[in-house]
Amino acid sequence: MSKEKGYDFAAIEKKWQNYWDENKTFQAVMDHSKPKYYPLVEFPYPSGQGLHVGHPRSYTALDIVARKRRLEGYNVLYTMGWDAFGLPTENFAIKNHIHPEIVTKDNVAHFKAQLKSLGLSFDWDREINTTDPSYYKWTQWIFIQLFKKGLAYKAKMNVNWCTSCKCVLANEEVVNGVCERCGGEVVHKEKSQWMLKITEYAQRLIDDLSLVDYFDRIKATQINWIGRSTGAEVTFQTTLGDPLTVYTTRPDTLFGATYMVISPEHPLIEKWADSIQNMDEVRAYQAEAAKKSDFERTEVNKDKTGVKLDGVKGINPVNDREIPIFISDYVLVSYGTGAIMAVPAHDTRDYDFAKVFRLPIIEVVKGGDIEKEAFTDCETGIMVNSGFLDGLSVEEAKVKIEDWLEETKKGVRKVNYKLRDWVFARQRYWGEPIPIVQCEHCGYVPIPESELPLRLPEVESYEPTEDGQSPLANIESFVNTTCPKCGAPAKRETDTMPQWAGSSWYFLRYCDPHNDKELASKEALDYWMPVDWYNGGMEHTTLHLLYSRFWHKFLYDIGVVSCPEPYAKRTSHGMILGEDHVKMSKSRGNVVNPDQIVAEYGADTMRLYEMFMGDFQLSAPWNPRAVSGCKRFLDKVWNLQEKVVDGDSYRKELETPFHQTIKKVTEDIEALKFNTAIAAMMSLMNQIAAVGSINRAEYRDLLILLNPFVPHITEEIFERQGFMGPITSCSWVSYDEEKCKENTVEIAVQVNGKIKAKMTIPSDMESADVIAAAKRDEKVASEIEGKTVVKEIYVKGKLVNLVVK
RNA sequence: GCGGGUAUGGCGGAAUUGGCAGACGCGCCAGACUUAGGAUCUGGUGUUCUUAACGUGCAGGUUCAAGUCCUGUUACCCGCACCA
Repeated sequence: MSKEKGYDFAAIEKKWQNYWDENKTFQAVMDHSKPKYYPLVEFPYPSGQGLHVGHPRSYTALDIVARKRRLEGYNVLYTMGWDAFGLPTENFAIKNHIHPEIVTKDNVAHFKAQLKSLGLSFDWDREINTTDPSYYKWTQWIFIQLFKKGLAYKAKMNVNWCTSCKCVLANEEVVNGVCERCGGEVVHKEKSQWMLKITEYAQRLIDDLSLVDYFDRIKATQINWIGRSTGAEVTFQTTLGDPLTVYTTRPDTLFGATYMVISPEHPLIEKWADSIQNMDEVRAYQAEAAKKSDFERTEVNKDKTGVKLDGVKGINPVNDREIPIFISDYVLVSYGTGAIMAVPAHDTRDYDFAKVFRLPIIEVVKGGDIEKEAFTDCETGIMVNSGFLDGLSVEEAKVKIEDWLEETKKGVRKVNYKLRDWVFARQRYWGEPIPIVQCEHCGYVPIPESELPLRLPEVESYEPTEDGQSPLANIESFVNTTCPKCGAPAKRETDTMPQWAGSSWYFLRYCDPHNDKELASKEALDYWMPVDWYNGGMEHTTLHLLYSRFWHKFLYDIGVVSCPEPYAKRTSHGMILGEDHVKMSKSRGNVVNPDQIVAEYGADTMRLYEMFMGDFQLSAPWNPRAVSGCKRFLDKVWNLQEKVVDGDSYRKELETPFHQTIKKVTEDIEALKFNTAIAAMMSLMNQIAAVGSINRAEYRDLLILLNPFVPHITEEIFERQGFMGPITSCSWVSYDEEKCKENTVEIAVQVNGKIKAKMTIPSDMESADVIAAAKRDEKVASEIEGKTVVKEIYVKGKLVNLVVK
């Protein structure tokens, strides 16, 4: 039931949405006579809940950009699709005994209807769906190329295992020690997994950020995640004869190493098992560490624990001193060499450990108070107790010791990254099958490309198995095959790819979505790529955004694409919060349904409000009452139809406001400042209302200016007024810089920085004249009377300040 | 602990290079038109002891002039977190 009056938005919006569909208004066709523009928004996961009000914030923003660009004469590619593989669909399918394909189809239909109701200018002929075999054929194809280049490999390793999804997770998917998706407990498990060697691209993923225009915070987050550090690998001999290599960023403190620590999973422990006298204690500690969840293991301020290995010692290469070796879970097996030299005087963790185990603490950098705490400063300290390093600064010492290590072959300079290789397999049904066969004779063999796509088989049950295998493992007709190389009986890989696979290259498919010969034609890729402007959520910065940059770089290396980076520009929108200023969630009951807003106020109001509610980059709470303010504005625009007078140019009193507003809107859209662009148009509307009428030229331009924001109402009025339309085939309005200037300005007059008067002057008045006029002002004159003016300042068009004594 | 962000009226938020703090919208107050108003229109609306003073988380500083620059500090939000 609508309580709002005003124009009939429901009929108008339906009418124009049909018009755009029937006329394929937004169809993107390659046209070398026009400059191309490729704005991109993250395609959604079509969940059962339907569209969230957060989705349209991003979609509308780039829709505004896309519509403006078209009016400016660009050939625009703006598209939508579905990132439809994933666990929620699978879980829903299991629970309700419906095939995931059908669940996906229903969800997509619902999402699509919701998006269409918003009047977004997508080219729906290019719609893609990652679960479509004609799409995942190419996801599999890329995997095979990665395999051929040695970037996809299978390895037995310690992985994150979600106990609830019964599935492995990538490092990026473990959040606060629990599963990002379901919140289930994550434990470590030794498993043989397909991995992608993203680490091989770590340096380029950092370096090439200089080629792109991303928000600084996005770059910073990615650099931080990749986590580059420089230092040295140093090899310690041990009393059992096996060398033990450690990684350190502080080789300068080598003389201060008083013990060593290796991770509980370190392979040397097994090798040394017979020589270690307290092996029972060691095994007990290992078992304890393995049992701990990620959450427990990374708990902050946890007391240091460990076990000393009896029967083996390390030998410090710099002074041949024998030092004890411990195992402790504060050393991670997956970073560096899984072993460290401990310098308690200059590392807070080693310091804590040394205190617990009463180990010697030797100061080698002077400047702190190691009785109280570790001294970790690298800027000010001077080397002491360090033989040939004594007296040097930390920086000098680093260079000297690294040279020494390399000369004596006791160590090498080394760069390390926190980034890990990408665990690229999931033990679930609803994902892309990995197109690999395991043959007893030939090992892992990719299936021939002519057999792609390797389709998901029909199964009875999608339930993951208790033993950690994919449901596909139970389908004998799928598993049993022959080796593509030697023809012998062989078995298919039964794990599927993670959710992030399909989204790692989808922007390429949009360029040529129906191609069945290649993932996209070279011509289409060369024409449309790179994406000119990509907007999406901050939460994807270390997931999708990093993964897709990696895939794109790989495709660049093998000659599929011609640009080294996929996205020229990346921005992020803030979250839309509930009315109570916290994240919308079902349990809080603060979720706003976009359908309801569209039904009650119309898509144009919905679009306008989401763009007006605040700074696009920051989170903003939903205010149901403020929505009606946007509707009121549109009603005023509509009602202007009764106040139209003749006229083929701006009337004098509206000329400057029009030019100023056009300039502001034109610039603000580019700067993501939709809120102030809308404020400027509301302001212009108020000035028109004050005049009491609008002439045809003014109305026409106002409608074009508003069109990218509110496309339906503006097209309707345009048509009713008999302007040459539709607006989608018009040109963007232009402004004249000269005409943005006011003839007269009001300036403030200050005395000693305090405002005493205001005066209106011609904007081109000379400085001396302005100051003279200011002094003549009655109020000002009385303020300065009997005092000396020591300084006179005139800021053109702003203010006069007289400094008096 | 590390990295990033935010702080301005009753509310959402504006404010190039430092230059009239509070644009625009919501809400609120008053009036008009009305049988009616949760519609529409008009005017008003930072605070106070209103010839003026005080006001952008807090404390200092620089400057003729600071929301904006500098130093220190607090609170909240987001990401990472025993990465040697």
